[in-house]
Amino acid sequence: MNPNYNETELQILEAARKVFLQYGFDGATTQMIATESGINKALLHYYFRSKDRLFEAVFMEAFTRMIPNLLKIFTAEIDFFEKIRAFVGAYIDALLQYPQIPLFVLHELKRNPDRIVQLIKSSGIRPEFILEMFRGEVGKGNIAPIDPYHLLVNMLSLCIFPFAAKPMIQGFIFHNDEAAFQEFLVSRKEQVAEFIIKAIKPC
Amino acid sequence: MNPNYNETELQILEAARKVFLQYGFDGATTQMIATESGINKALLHYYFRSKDRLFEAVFMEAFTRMIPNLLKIFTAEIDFFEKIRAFVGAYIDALLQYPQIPLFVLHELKRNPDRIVQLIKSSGIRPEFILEMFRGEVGKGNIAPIDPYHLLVNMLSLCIFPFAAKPMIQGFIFHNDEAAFQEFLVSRKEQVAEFIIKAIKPC
DNA sequence: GTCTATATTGTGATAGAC
DNA sequence: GTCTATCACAATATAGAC
Repeated sequence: MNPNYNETELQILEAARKVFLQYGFDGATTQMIATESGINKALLHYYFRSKDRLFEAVFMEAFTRMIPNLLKIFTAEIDFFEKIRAFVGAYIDALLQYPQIPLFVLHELKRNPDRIVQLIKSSGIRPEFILEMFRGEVGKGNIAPIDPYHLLVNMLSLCIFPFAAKPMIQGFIFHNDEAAFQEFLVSRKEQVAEFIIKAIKPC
Repeated sequence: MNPNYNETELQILEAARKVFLQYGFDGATTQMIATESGINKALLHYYFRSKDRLFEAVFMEAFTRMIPNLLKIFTAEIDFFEKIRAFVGAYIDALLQYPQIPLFVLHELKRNPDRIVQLIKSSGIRPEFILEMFRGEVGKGNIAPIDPYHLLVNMLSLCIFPFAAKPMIQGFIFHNDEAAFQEFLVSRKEQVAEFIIKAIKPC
């Protein structure tokens, strides 16, 4: 991500990503990361000083990927329902690349809620913009009356939840058939978009 | 829960619930639980032998609450859309009582996926029944054609996700206004039900 | 920069007095 | 049953040789 990292640092970071995303901060050890990256603990501390700092690097990267690119899509000059389709497709595609991120980010945010204040400042995310746009569409009569807060959260829920609940859904509904679950996630790109559109289309 | 526990054991269990739900298995220590329950570590081991066993008791209880009572509601002799309303209302109400449970259960299931096999056997949950019923409704023309798997997961997503994503939603959308977020969750009982119904109603 | 060895602290668990 | 004291081990982190 940051091009200022050298070869070894990138190696450590990749291992840290793998281990932290799998086990979380509390479940991961510096030994695991050292082993995974083929070096030893001392070197890890030489480059990143502490487990905390290494974690911070991994978390920030994950958090960035977790935040959907709402603005870019919803400012485009296309039909509102096309915006929904574009957003849902792009976001689920993004999550398919890093399926562990949602549960990881949510768990770590809960473990350290103070972080959220810092993140809001630095992220520059403006949910207000999206909410205002939803209100505008309702006003124009393009969509049925709906509370914009719920619409936003519904969109996010339908996209993100299946990734966070993978162990449960895959186990109980797909009998641990990994491939079936994977295909299910892909098919959600279309299914979720149409579900939302039908729910808000004037009728 | 289990009436076979005596006074002290219940005291320890309540503390364990609090600490494990807050910090997860890896983030919690037996010392925290001992302090929280006003006794000491030794006594904790006297009653529960190990951290693992104590955790298991807490997890199983949480998992039970996490599983929605789908069957009871969906076998009732009422209109299909009323079933949706009844289920969403009851499930969100249940989660409002234990808002920490979703993220806790999902995280711990990921940490120990082997558990899922055991849980499926002992739970007696039959998602197949619900799926079959959804198919039946589609066949009868009561609802628009929709993949029953997606409908089931959509229902669960819309109910559960806001609880799991509390730190994020409360922080970014409600500017850390706890009361506003709480009210939002309550209003979802109605909002989510109507959202789903509109999405599947023939039009 | 990279290693081995070690310091230091914290954790789960037990022994043993009362 | 309940406590204090302690063991054995694992964790983060650093010192110091090369």
